[in-house]
Amino acid sequence: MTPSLDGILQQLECAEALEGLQTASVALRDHYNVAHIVYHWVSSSGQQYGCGTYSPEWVARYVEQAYLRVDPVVAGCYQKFHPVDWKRLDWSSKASRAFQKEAIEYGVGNQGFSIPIRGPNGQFALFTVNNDCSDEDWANFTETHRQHLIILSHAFNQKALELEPGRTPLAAQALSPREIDAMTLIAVGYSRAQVAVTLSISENTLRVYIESARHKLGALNTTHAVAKAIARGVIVV
Amino acid sequence: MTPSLDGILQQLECAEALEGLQTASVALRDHYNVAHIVYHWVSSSGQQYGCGTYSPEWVARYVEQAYLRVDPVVAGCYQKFHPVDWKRLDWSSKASRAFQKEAIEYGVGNQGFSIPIRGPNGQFALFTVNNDCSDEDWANFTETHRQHLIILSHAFNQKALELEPGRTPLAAQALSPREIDAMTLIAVGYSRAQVAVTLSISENTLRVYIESARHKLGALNTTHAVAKAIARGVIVV
DNA sequence: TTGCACCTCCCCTAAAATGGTGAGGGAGGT
DNA sequence: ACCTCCCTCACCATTTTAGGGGAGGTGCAA
Repeated sequence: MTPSLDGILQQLECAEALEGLQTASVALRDHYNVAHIVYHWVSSSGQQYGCGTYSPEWVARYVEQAYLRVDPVVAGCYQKFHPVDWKRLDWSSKASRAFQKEAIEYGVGNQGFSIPIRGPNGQFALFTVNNDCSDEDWANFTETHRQHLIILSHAFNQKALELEPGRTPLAAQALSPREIDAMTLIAVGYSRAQVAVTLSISENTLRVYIESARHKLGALNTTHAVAKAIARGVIVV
Repeated sequence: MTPSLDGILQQLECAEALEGLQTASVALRDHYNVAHIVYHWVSSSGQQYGCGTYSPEWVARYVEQAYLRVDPVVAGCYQKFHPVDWKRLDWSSKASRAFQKEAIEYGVGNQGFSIPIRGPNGQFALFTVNNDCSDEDWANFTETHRQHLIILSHAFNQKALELEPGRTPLAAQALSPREIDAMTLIAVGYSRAQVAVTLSISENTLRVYIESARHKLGALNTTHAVAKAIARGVIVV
Protein backbone atom coordinates (compact mmCIF):
# COMPACT_ATOMS: atom_id res chain seq x y z
CA MET A 1 0.00 0.00 0.00
CA THR A 2 1.41 3.34 -0.98
CA PRO A 3 1.48 6.05 1.67
CA SER A 4 -0.48 9.24 1.13
CA LEU A 5 1.21 12.46 0.16
CA ASP A 6 0.19 14.15 3.37
CA GLY A 7 1.56 11.23 5.29
CA ILE A 8 4.87 11.55 3.55
CA LEU A 9 4.99 15.27 4.18
CA GLN A 10 4.20 14.71 7.82
CA GLN A 11 6.83 12.05 8.10
CA LEU A 12 9.31 14.38 6.44
CA GLU A 13 8.57 17.06 8.96
CA CYS A 14 9.46 14.73 11.78
CA ALA A 15 12.65 13.49 10.20
CA GLU A 16 15.71 13.99 12.30
CA ALA A 17 18.49 12.97 9.97
CA LEU A 18 19.42 12.42 6.38
CA GLU A 19 17.84 9.00 6.61
CA GLY A 20 14.47 10.66 7.00
CA LEU A 21 14.86 12.33 3.64
CA GLN A 22 16.00 9.05 2.19
CA THR A 23 12.93 7.24 3.50
CA ALA A 24 10.69 9.97 2.18
CA SER A 25 12.29 9.67 -1.25
CA VAL A 26 11.52 5.98 -1.40
CA ALA A 27 7.98 6.55 -0.17
CA LEU A 28 7.47 9.20 -2.81
CA ARG A 29 8.79 6.97 -5.56
CA ASP A 30 6.24 4.35 -4.58
CA HIS A 31 3.51 6.90 -4.17
CA TYR A 32 3.96 8.33 -7.63
CA ASN A 33 5.05 5.05 -9.14
CA VAL A 34 8.01 6.60 -10.87
CA ALA A 35 11.54 5.37 -11.43
CA HIS A 36 13.36 7.73 -9.09
CA ILE A 37 13.05 10.56 -6.62
CA VAL A 38 16.27 12.36 -5.88
CA TYR A 39 17.12 15.34 -3.75
CA HIS A 40 20.59 16.75 -3.57
CA TRP A 41 22.08 20.03 -2.54
CA VAL A 42 25.25 22.01 -2.22
CA SER A 43 25.67 23.76 1.09
CA SER A 44 27.20 27.15 1.61
CA SER A 45 30.46 25.47 2.44
CA GLY A 46 30.48 23.75 -0.92
CA GLN A 47 29.80 20.38 0.65
CA GLN A 48 27.51 18.13 -1.37
CA TYR A 49 24.72 16.08 0.10
CA GLY A 50 22.19 13.87 -1.51
CA CYS A 51 19.52 11.31 -0.98
CA GLY A 52 17.16 9.43 -3.20
CA THR A 53 16.54 6.27 -5.06
CA TYR A 54 19.31 6.23 -7.61
CA SER A 55 21.35 3.08 -7.36
CA PRO A 56 24.42 3.30 -5.12
CA GLU A 57 26.52 2.46 -8.17
CA TRP A 58 25.28 5.46 -10.08
CA VAL A 59 25.72 7.75 -7.10
CA ALA A 60 29.26 6.52 -6.57
CA ARG A 61 30.01 6.95 -10.24
CA TYR A 62 28.49 10.41 -10.23
CA VAL A 63 30.53 11.55 -7.28
CA GLU A 64 33.70 9.89 -8.41
CA GLN A 65 33.54 11.45 -11.86
CA ALA A 66 32.50 14.85 -10.47
CA TYR A 67 29.54 14.76 -12.82
CA LEU A 68 28.12 17.71 -10.95
CA ARG A 69 30.18 19.80 -13.32
CA VAL A 70 28.98 17.94 -16.38
CA ASP A 71 25.34 17.20 -15.61
CA PRO A 72 23.22 19.44 -17.85
CA VAL A 73 20.41 19.20 -15.33
CA VAL A 74 22.51 20.91 -12.70
CA ALA A 75 23.98 23.38 -15.13
CA GLY A 76 20.60 24.19 -16.62
CA CYS A 77 18.75 24.50 -13.35
CA TYR A 78 21.46 26.62 -11.87
CA GLN A 79 20.44 29.39 -14.23
CA LYS A 80 16.77 29.09 -13.38
CA PHE A 81 14.63 28.90 -10.35
CA HIS A 82 11.46 27.32 -11.43
CA PRO A 83 10.75 23.73 -12.38
CA VAL A 84 12.50 22.48 -15.46
CA ASP A 85 11.69 19.54 -17.68
CA TRP A 86 14.83 17.75 -18.72
CA LYS A 87 13.74 17.85 -22.33
CA ARG A 88 14.10 21.61 -22.31
CA LEU A 89 17.72 21.49 -21.27
CA ASP A 90 20.73 21.69 -23.49
CA TRP A 91 21.92 18.17 -24.35
CA SER A 92 23.88 19.23 -27.41
CA SER A 93 27.41 18.96 -26.16
CA LYS A 94 29.33 15.74 -26.49
CA ALA A 95 29.91 15.45 -22.77
CA SER A 96 26.19 15.84 -22.08
CA ARG A 97 25.22 13.06 -24.44
CA ALA A 98 27.82 10.71 -23.06
CA PHE A 99 26.61 11.52 -19.58
CA GLN A 100 23.01 10.85 -20.49
CA LYS A 101 23.85 7.57 -22.15
CA GLU A 102 25.75 6.42 -19.10
CA ALA A 103 23.00 7.53 -16.74
CA ILE A 104 20.45 5.46 -18.62
CA GLU A 105 22.76 2.45 -18.41
CA TYR A 106 22.73 2.90 -14.67
CA GLY A 107 18.95 2.78 -14.55
CA VAL A 108 18.07 6.44 -14.73
CA GLY A 109 14.88 7.06 -16.67
CA ASN A 110 14.77 9.13 -19.82
CA GLN A 111 12.31 11.64 -18.46
CA GLY A 112 12.99 14.07 -15.69
CA PHE A 113 11.58 17.06 -13.92
CA SER A 114 13.76 19.07 -11.57
CA ILE A 115 12.93 21.88 -9.20
CA PRO A 116 15.84 24.07 -8.18
CA ILE A 117 15.80 26.05 -4.96
CA ARG A 118 18.41 28.53 -4.05
CA GLY A 119 19.26 29.72 -0.58
CA PRO A 120 21.42 32.48 0.76
CA ASN A 121 25.19 32.08 0.66
CA GLY A 122 25.15 29.97 -2.44
CA GLN A 123 23.11 27.11 -1.16
CA PHE A 124 21.58 25.35 -4.07
CA ALA A 125 19.30 22.36 -4.08
CA LEU A 126 17.61 20.21 -6.70
CA PHE A 127 14.54 18.08 -6.20
CA THR A 128 14.17 15.69 -9.08
CA VAL A 129 11.54 13.22 -10.15
CA ASN A 130 12.60 10.81 -12.83
CA ASN A 131 10.84 8.18 -14.87
CA ASP A 132 11.03 6.04 -17.94
CA CYS A 133 8.03 6.71 -20.13
CA SER A 134 6.76 8.43 -23.24
CA ASP A 135 6.84 12.18 -23.71
CA GLU A 136 3.09 12.32 -23.59
CA ASP A 137 2.75 10.39 -20.36
CA TRP A 138 5.43 12.50 -18.81
CA ALA A 139 3.78 15.73 -19.84
CA ASN A 140 0.58 14.52 -18.23
CA PHE A 141 2.37 13.52 -15.08
CA THR A 142 4.23 16.79 -14.62
CA GLU A 143 1.18 18.83 -15.47
CA THR A 144 -0.87 16.96 -12.90
CA HIS A 145 1.61 16.93 -10.06
CA ARG A 146 3.51 20.13 -10.63
CA GLN A 147 2.14 21.91 -7.58
CA HIS A 148 2.63 19.00 -5.27
CA LEU A 149 6.17 18.60 -6.46
CA ILE A 150 6.91 22.23 -5.68
CA ILE A 151 5.55 21.75 -2.18
CA LEU A 152 7.63 18.65 -1.78
CA SER A 153 10.76 20.37 -2.94
CA HIS A 154 10.18 23.02 -0.31
CA ALA A 155 9.61 20.43 2.37
CA PHE A 156 12.79 18.59 1.48
CA ASN A 157 14.70 21.80 1.35
CA GLN A 158 13.53 23.07 4.67
CA LYS A 159 14.41 19.80 6.29
CA ALA A 160 17.77 19.66 4.60
CA LEU A 161 18.65 23.09 5.88
CA GLU A 162 17.70 22.14 9.41
CA LEU A 163 19.92 19.12 9.20
CA GLU A 164 22.85 20.97 7.75
CA PRO A 165 25.72 20.91 10.19
CA GLY A 166 27.30 24.15 11.30
CA ARG A 167 24.63 26.26 9.76
CA THR A 168 26.09 29.42 11.18
CA PRO A 169 25.86 30.73 14.71
CA LEU A 170 26.37 33.88 12.68
CA ALA A 171 27.07 35.98 15.80
CA ALA A 172 27.68 38.78 13.39
CA GLN A 173 28.55 42.05 14.94
CA ALA A 174 26.33 44.75 13.55
CA LEU A 175 27.85 47.61 11.63
CA SER A 176 27.08 51.21 12.45
CA PRO A 177 24.95 53.17 9.95
CA ARG A 178 27.94 55.02 8.59
CA GLU A 179 29.89 51.82 8.26
CA ILE A 180 27.03 50.29 6.33
CA ASP A 181 26.91 53.32 4.06
CA ALA A 182 30.60 53.10 3.45
CA MET A 183 30.69 49.37 2.80
CA THR A 184 27.65 49.52 0.57
CA LEU A 185 29.14 52.16 -1.65
CA ILE A 186 32.47 50.38 -1.76
CA ALA A 187 30.60 47.23 -2.72
CA VAL A 188 28.99 48.91 -5.72
CA GLY A 189 32.33 49.80 -7.15
CA TYR A 190 33.03 53.29 -5.86
CA SER A 191 36.61 54.22 -5.07
CA ARG A 192 37.30 55.60 -1.64
CA ALA A 193 37.50 59.09 -3.08
CA GLN A 194 34.07 58.72 -4.69
CA VAL A 195 32.55 57.29 -1.54
CA ALA A 196 33.96 60.15 0.52
CA VAL A 197 32.40 62.69 -1.82
CA THR A 198 29.10 60.81 -1.88
CA LEU A 199 28.90 60.65 1.89
CA SER A 200 30.20 64.21 2.20
CA ILE A 201 33.01 63.26 4.51
CA SER A 202 36.75 63.32 4.19
CA GLU A 203 38.52 60.32 2.81
CA ASN A 204 40.34 60.00 6.11
CA THR A 205 37.08 59.62 7.96
CA LEU A 206 35.88 57.15 5.44
CA ARG A 207 38.94 55.03 6.01
CA VAL A 208 38.16 54.88 9.69
CA TYR A 209 34.75 53.41 8.86
CA ILE A 210 36.18 50.89 6.50
CA GLU A 211 38.82 49.82 8.98
CA SER A 212 36.26 49.64 11.72
CA ALA A 213 33.91 47.56 9.60
CA ARG A 214 36.78 45.35 8.58
CA HIS A 215 37.64 44.61 12.19
CA LYS A 216 34.03 43.95 13.14
CA LEU A 217 33.66 41.57 10.27
CA GLY A 218 36.93 39.86 11.04
CA ALA A 219 38.14 40.48 7.53
CA LEU A 220 41.67 40.53 6.24
CA ASN A 221 41.20 43.43 3.85
CA THR A 222 38.55 45.65 2.34
CA THR A 223 37.54 43.24 -0.37
CA HIS A 224 37.22 40.45 2.15
CA ALA A 225 35.12 42.69 4.36
CA VAL A 226 32.77 43.46 1.48
CA ALA A 227 32.54 39.78 0.65
CA LYS A 228 31.68 38.88 4.23
CA ALA A 229 29.21 41.72 4.57
CA ILE A 230 27.34 40.62 1.48
CA ALA A 231 27.45 36.94 2.31
CA ARG A 232 26.05 37.66 5.77
CA GLY A 233 23.43 40.00 4.44
CA VAL A 234 24.85 42.85 6.51
CA ILE A 235 24.72 44.97 3.41
CA VAL A 236 22.46 44.58 0.41
CA VAL A 237 23.75 45.31 -3.03
CA MET B 1 -17.96 36.92 -5.13
CA THR B 2 -14.40 35.96 -4.53
CA PRO B 3 -12.57 34.23 -7.35
CA SER B 4 -11.23 30.74 -6.82
CA LEU B 5 -7.58 30.09 -6.22
CA ASP B 6 -7.24 28.08 -9.40
CA GLY B 7 -8.87 30.90 -11.28
CA ILE B 8 -6.36 33.35 -9.92
CA LEU B 9 -3.47 31.08 -10.76
CA GLN B 10 -4.78 30.66 -14.27
CA GLN B 11 -5.27 34.36 -14.65
CA LEU B 12 -1.76 34.91 -13.39
CA GLU B 13 -0.40 32.55 -15.97
CA CYS B 14 -1.95 34.56 -18.75
CA ALA B 15 -0.76 37.90 -17.44
CA GLU B 16 1.31 39.87 -19.87
CA ALA B 17 2.47 42.77 -17.77
CA LEU B 18 2.99 44.00 -14.27
CA GLU B 19 -0.67 44.90 -14.15
CA GLY B 20 -1.49 41.22 -14.28
CA LEU B 21 0.41 40.65 -11.08
CA GLN B 22 -1.29 43.64 -9.57
CA THR B 23 -4.72 42.32 -10.46
CA ALA B 24 -3.85 38.94 -9.06
CA SER B 25 -2.72 40.53 -5.82
CA VAL B 26 -6.04 42.24 -5.38
CA ALA B 27 -7.91 39.08 -6.27
CA LEU B 28 -5.90 37.14 -3.73
CA ARG B 29 -6.51 39.67 -1.02
CA ASP B 30 -10.23 39.29 -1.58
CA HIS B 31 -9.99 35.55 -1.85
CA TYR B 32 -8.20 35.16 1.45
CA ASN B 33 -9.93 38.13 3.03
CA VAL B 34 -6.69 39.54 4.36
CA ALA B 35 -5.41 43.09 4.61
CA HIS B 36 -2.70 42.93 1.97
CA ILE B 37 -0.96 40.82 -0.59
CA VAL B 38 2.36 42.16 -1.77
CA TYR B 39 4.96 40.87 -4.14
CA HIS B 40 8.18 42.69 -4.76
CA TRP B 41 11.54 41.74 -6.11
CA VAL B 42 14.99 42.95 -6.88
CA SER B 43 16.25 42.02 -10.31
CA SER B 44 19.76 41.01 -11.20
CA SER B 45 20.41 44.56 -12.23
CA GLY B 46 19.43 45.82 -8.81
CA GLN B 47 16.23 47.35 -10.13
CA GLN B 48 13.30 47.08 -7.75
CA TYR B 49 9.81 46.13 -8.79
CA GLY B 50 6.71 45.64 -6.80
CA CYS B 51 3.01 45.14 -6.90
CA GLY B 52 0.34 44.56 -4.36
CA THR B 53 -2.32 46.14 -2.28
CA TYR B 54 -0.36 48.44 -0.04
CA SER B 55 -1.60 52.00 -0.31
CA PRO B 56 0.23 54.14 -2.86
CA GLU B 57 1.18 56.46 0.00
CA TRP B 58 2.96 53.71 1.87
CA VAL B 59 4.72 52.49 -1.25
CA ALA B 60 5.87 56.01 -2.04
CA ARG B 61 7.03 56.51 1.50
CA TYR B 62 8.82 53.16 1.45
CA VAL B 63 10.67 53.93 -1.74
CA GLU B 64 11.41 57.51 -0.83
CA GLN B 65 12.88 56.57 2.54
CA ALA B 66 14.76 53.62 1.10
CA TYR B 67 13.11 51.42 3.69
CA LEU B 68 14.37 48.41 1.81
CA ARG B 69 17.51 48.86 3.86
CA VAL B 70 15.62 49.18 7.12
CA ASP B 71 12.76 46.73 6.73
CA PRO B 72 13.43 43.77 9.04
CA VAL B 73 11.27 41.61 6.82
CA VAL B 74 13.62 42.07 3.91
CA ALA B 75 16.72 41.78 6.06
CA GLY B 76 15.40 38.69 7.82
CA CYS B 77 14.17 36.91 4.75
CA TYR B 78 17.36 37.65 2.89
CA GLN B 79 19.10 35.19 5.17
CA LYS B 80 16.53 32.47 4.71
CA PHE B 81 14.75 30.76 1.91
CA HIS B 82 11.68 29.32 3.41
CA PRO B 83 8.53 31.04 4.60
CA VAL B 84 8.96 33.35 7.55
CA ASP B 85 6.40 34.64 9.98
CA TRP B 86 7.02 38.27 10.80
CA LYS B 87 6.82 37.49 14.49
CA ARG B 88 9.98 35.46 14.24
CA LEU B 89 12.00 38.33 12.85
CA ASP B 90 14.19 40.68 14.80
CA TRP B 91 12.23 43.80 15.72
CA SER B 92 14.52 44.77 18.56
CA SER B 93 16.32 47.72 17.04
CA LYS B 94 14.94 51.18 17.40
CA ALA B 95 14.81 51.72 13.65
CA SER B 96 12.82 48.52 13.22
CA ARG B 97 10.23 49.55 15.78
CA ALA B 98 9.87 53.00 14.28
CA PHE B 99 9.46 51.42 10.89
CA GLN B 100 6.82 49.03 12.15
CA LYS B 101 4.91 51.79 13.88
CA GLU B 102 4.90 53.87 10.74
CA ALA B 103 3.87 50.93 8.60
CA ILE B 104 0.86 50.29 10.81
CA GLU B 105 -0.09 53.95 10.56
CA TYR B 106 -0.12 53.51 6.80
CA GLY B 107 -2.57 50.64 7.06
CA VAL B 108 -0.22 47.68 7.13
CA GLY B 109 -1.47 44.87 9.34
CA ASN B 110 0.39 43.66 12.37
CA GLN B 111 0.68 40.09 11.15
CA GLY B 112 2.71 38.99 8.18
CA PHE B 113 4.00 35.93 6.42
CA SER B 114 6.65 36.29 3.75
CA ILE B 115 8.06 33.77 1.35
CA PRO B 116 11.45 34.62 -0.08
CA ILE B 117 12.56 33.20 -3.37
CA ARG B 118 15.98 33.62 -4.76
CA GLY B 119 16.89 33.34 -8.39
CA PRO B 120 20.14 33.12 -10.23
CA ASN B 121 22.25 36.24 -10.56
CA GLY B 122 21.09 37.78 -7.35
CA GLN B 123 17.41 38.01 -8.07
CA PHE B 124 15.53 38.09 -4.85
CA ALA B 125 11.79 38.19 -4.40
CA LEU B 126 9.38 38.35 -1.51
CA PHE B 127 5.78 37.26 -1.60
CA THR B 128 3.99 38.59 1.44
CA VAL B 129 0.56 38.13 2.89
CA ASN B 130 -0.37 40.59 5.57
CA ASN B 131 -3.30 40.95 7.93
CA ASP B 132 -4.51 42.56 11.06
CA CYS B 133 -5.61 39.92 13.52
CA SER B 134 -4.70 37.99 16.63
CA ASP B 135 -1.70 35.75 16.88
CA GLU B 136 -3.91 32.73 17.13
CA ASP B 137 -5.99 33.52 14.07
CA TRP B 138 -2.85 34.22 12.15
CA ALA B 139 -1.24 30.96 13.17
CA ASN B 140 -4.34 29.16 11.97
CA PHE B 141 -4.32 31.03 8.71
CA THR B 142 -0.69 30.41 7.88
CA GLU B 143 -0.91 26.80 8.94
CA THR B 144 -3.91 26.26 6.71
CA HIS B 145 -2.73 28.07 3.64
CA ARG B 146 0.99 27.58 3.82
CA GLN B 147 1.18 25.24 0.86
CA HIS B 148 -1.02 27.36 -1.34
CA LEU B 149 1.00 30.41 -0.51
CA ILE B 150 4.18 28.66 -1.55
CA ILE B 151 2.59 27.74 -4.85
CA LEU B 152 1.43 31.29 -5.29
CA SER B 153 4.84 32.71 -4.56
CA HIS B 154 6.25 30.47 -7.25
CA ALA B 155 3.61 31.53 -9.71
CA PHE B 156 4.24 35.21 -9.05
CA ASN B 157 7.92 34.68 -9.29
CA GLN B 158 7.82 32.82 -12.54
CA LYS B 159 5.64 35.48 -14.06
CA ALA B 160 7.80 38.27 -12.73
CA LEU B 161 10.85 36.73 -14.28
CA GLU B 162 9.14 36.44 -17.63
CA LEU B 163 8.19 40.07 -17.49
CA GLU B 164 11.58 41.26 -16.45
CA PRO B 165 13.16 43.29 -19.21
CA GLY B 166 16.54 42.24 -20.51
CA ARG B 167 16.38 39.06 -18.57
CA THR B 168 18.62 36.96 -20.76
CA PRO B 169 22.20 37.61 -21.72
CA LEU B 170 23.43 36.57 -18.30
CA ALA B 171 24.04 32.92 -18.95
CA ALA B 172 26.82 33.86 -21.35
CA GLN B 173 28.53 35.65 -18.53
CA ALA B 174 29.57 32.60 -16.60
CA LEU B 175 33.11 32.70 -15.31
CA SER B 176 35.72 30.19 -16.39
CA PRO B 177 37.01 27.73 -13.77
CA ARG B 178 40.23 29.62 -13.31
CA GLU B 179 38.39 32.89 -12.98
CA ILE B 180 36.20 31.37 -10.31
CA ASP B 181 39.26 30.11 -8.48
CA ALA B 182 40.83 33.52 -8.61
CA MET B 183 37.75 35.42 -7.52
CA THR B 184 37.00 32.98 -4.74
CA LEU B 185 40.43 33.30 -3.23
CA ILE B 186 40.35 37.06 -3.57
CA ALA B 187 36.98 37.03 -1.85
CA VAL B 188 38.34 35.20 1.16
CA GLY B 189 40.88 37.88 1.75
CA TYR B 190 43.97 36.68 -0.06
CA SER B 191 46.19 39.27 -1.69
CA ARG B 192 46.99 38.84 -5.34
CA ALA B 193 50.43 37.55 -4.44
CA GLN B 194 48.94 34.92 -2.15
CA VAL B 195 46.38 33.88 -4.72
CA ALA B 196 49.04 33.53 -7.37
CA VAL B 197 51.08 31.26 -5.13
CA THR B 198 48.01 29.25 -4.14
CA LEU B 199 47.00 28.71 -7.74
CA SER B 200 50.61 28.14 -8.80
CA ILE B 201 50.53 30.77 -11.48
CA SER B 202 52.28 34.06 -11.96
CA GLU B 203 50.71 37.15 -10.58
CA ASN B 204 50.51 38.49 -14.12
CA THR B 205 48.37 35.59 -15.18
CA LEU B 206 46.23 36.00 -12.14
CA ARG B 207 45.58 39.59 -13.06
CA VAL B 208 44.34 38.57 -16.45
CA TYR B 209 41.75 36.35 -14.75
CA ILE B 210 40.66 39.07 -12.41
CA GLU B 211 40.37 41.57 -15.23
CA SER B 212 38.50 39.08 -17.35
CA ALA B 213 36.11 38.26 -14.54
CA ARG B 214 35.66 41.93 -13.85
CA HIS B 215 34.64 42.58 -17.44
CA LYS B 216 32.31 39.63 -17.55
CA LEU B 217 30.63 40.75 -14.38
CA GLY B 218 30.41 44.32 -15.56
CA ALA B 219 32.22 45.50 -12.48
CA LEU B 220 34.10 48.72 -11.97
CA ASN B 221 36.91 47.25 -9.91
CA THR B 222 37.99 44.07 -8.19
CA THR B 223 36.01 44.65 -5.03
CA HIS B 224 32.92 45.37 -7.07
CA ALA B 225 33.51 42.22 -9.06
CA VAL B 226 33.74 40.16 -5.89
CA ALA B 227 30.58 41.77 -4.57
CA LYS B 228 28.70 41.00 -7.76
CA ALA B 229 30.04 37.49 -7.96
CA ILE B 230 28.90 36.73 -4.43
CA ALA B 231 25.55 38.44 -4.78
CA ARG B 232 24.89 36.48 -7.96
CA GLY B 233 26.05 33.25 -6.48
CA VAL B 234 28.77 32.92 -9.09
CA ILE B 235 31.21 32.21 -6.32
CA VAL B 236 30.56 30.84 -2.86
CA VAL B 237 32.46 32.06 0.14
C1' DT C 1 29.15 61.11 36.29
C1' DT C 2 31.55 58.21 33.79
C1' DG C 3 31.81 55.31 30.52
C1' DC C 4 31.12 53.63 25.66
C1' DA C 5 30.13 53.75 20.93
C1' DC C 6 29.74 56.70 17.26
C1' DC C 7 31.14 60.53 13.91
C1' DT C 8 34.58 63.46 12.24
C1' DC C 9 39.25 64.87 10.97
C1' DC C 10 44.50 64.74 10.44
C1' DC C 11 49.43 62.72 9.93
C1' DC C 12 52.91 59.28 7.93
C1' DT C 13 55.26 55.69 4.31
C1' DA C 14 55.39 51.45 1.90
C1' DA C 15 52.88 48.04 -0.39
C1' DA C 16 49.32 46.74 -3.45
C1' DA C 17 46.27 47.26 -7.09
C1' DT C 18 45.15 49.32 -11.62
C1' DG C 19 44.94 50.20 -16.48
C1' DG C 20 45.79 48.30 -21.26
C1' DT C 21 48.27 45.42 -24.86
C1' DG C 22 50.78 41.56 -27.03
C1' DA C 23 51.51 36.78 -27.69
C1' DG C 24 51.97 31.73 -27.62
C1' DG C 25 49.75 27.00 -27.05
C1' DG C 26 45.74 24.10 -26.19
C1' DA C 27 40.88 22.11 -26.34
C1' DG C 28 36.33 22.05 -28.23
C1' DG C 29 32.88 22.89 -31.46
C1' DT C 30 30.82 24.09 -36.63
C1' DA D 1 40.15 23.52 -41.09
C1' DC D 2 38.90 27.34 -38.79
C1' DC D 3 37.28 29.84 -35.04
C1' DT D 4 36.51 30.84 -30.38
C1' DC D 5 37.41 30.51 -25.74
C1' DC D 6 40.62 29.28 -22.11
C1' DC D 7 45.24 29.20 -19.87
C1' DT D 8 49.63 31.09 -19.41
C1' DC D 9 53.15 34.79 -19.16
C1' DA D 10 55.28 39.43 -19.86
C1' DC D 11 55.84 44.63 -19.98
C1' DC D 12 54.95 49.54 -18.64
C1' DA D 13 53.85 53.93 -15.36
C1' DT D 14 50.37 55.62 -12.24
C1' DT D 15 46.93 55.71 -8.81
C1' DT D 16 44.96 53.72 -4.86
C1' DT D 17 44.99 51.31 -0.75
C1' DA D 18 47.25 49.44 3.09
C1' DG D 19 48.73 49.41 7.80
C1' DG D 20 49.13 52.08 12.02
C1' DG D 21 48.97 56.34 14.98
C1' DG D 22 46.36 60.45 17.66
C1' DA D 23 42.45 63.70 18.83
C1' DG D 24 38.24 66.31 19.37
C1' DG D 25 33.18 66.32 19.46
C1' DT D 26 28.35 64.13 20.12
C1' DG D 27 24.79 61.29 22.40
C1' DC D 28 23.11 57.47 25.12
C1' DA D 29 22.98 54.57 29.17
C1' DA D 30 24.40 52.41 33.52
